[in-house]
Amino acid sequence: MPELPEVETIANGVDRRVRGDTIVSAWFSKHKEPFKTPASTLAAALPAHSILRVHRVGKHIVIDLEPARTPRQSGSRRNTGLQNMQSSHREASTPGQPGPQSQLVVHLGMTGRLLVTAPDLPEPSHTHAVLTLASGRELRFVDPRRFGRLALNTAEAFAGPGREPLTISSGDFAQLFRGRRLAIKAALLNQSLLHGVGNIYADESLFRAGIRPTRAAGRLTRVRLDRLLQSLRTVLKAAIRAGGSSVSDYVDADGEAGFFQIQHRVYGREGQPCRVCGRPIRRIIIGGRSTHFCPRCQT
DNA sequence: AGAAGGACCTGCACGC
DNA sequence: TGCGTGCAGGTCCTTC
Repeated sequence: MPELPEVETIANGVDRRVRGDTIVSAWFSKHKEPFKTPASTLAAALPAHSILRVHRVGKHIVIDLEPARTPRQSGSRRNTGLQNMQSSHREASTPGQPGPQSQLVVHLGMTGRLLVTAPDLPEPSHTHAVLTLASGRELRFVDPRRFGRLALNTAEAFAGPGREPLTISSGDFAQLFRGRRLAIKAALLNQSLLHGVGNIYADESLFRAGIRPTRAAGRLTRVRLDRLLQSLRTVLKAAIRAGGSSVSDYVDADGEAGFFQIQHRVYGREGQPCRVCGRPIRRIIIGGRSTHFCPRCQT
């Protein structure tokens, strides 16, 4: 489940591999487009653009593009039966009118993967987009559950739906929750407040801060909110450090290699003893999501 | 407007 | 063995 640390790790790995490369052609599956921007628009806009850099904003991977100086014409992609059956939009590819800057914004959803591969590597099922690069490699978007999204951004730089947990000030953090009566767990998952935090790190940071996930967000004291922000940062940074070591395997080959997980203290440990006090970890539903906490350590 | 709940979607674990 | 069921959860949409 890609949350902030996973997305950051993936973005960094992709950046190392494709920065400076040029998109030669773009292919999109027509199988019920999982894209915010229509595939035909993407197919027309992306070719003949160079990749300036790849970075993370919230849970989004942002690929900064600029018009290539020496545009190359689209080559044809493989002509396997499968490709033909799926049919493609590449016939419509006319190099897009370059803005001063444009961005391909990728959201991985739950099961999305961005792979940088040699073109002859077998294409995984559920491949929804393939960008062929001038270096000969391919940037592939694979997403079995199709919760992922691709979008073209030509307006101002993509800033994400909310605030960055790693850089927000403690004052602004407290301000986010003022007057809100929903559970702090649900508030942490609200991407328009704070973006990048998902179910796992929400549970883990609440445990480390000693806060019960059902507490109304707007009624937590400033001291407890400060502790929460600190815990959140500690957990996210530890996970980023841990993920960095395996990212090259992850994006390079088949994407099967998982991330080195930080040891969960509550997430997925229902019924098992709390690592601090020994009481069984409880699991409840908040905002439709599994929520794990220690009934003794979190108040 | 804020909050809550369901829909989307597929793979997998589980129970019978 | 094989089938049905439930669960996973990020985001969008509808409803209250």
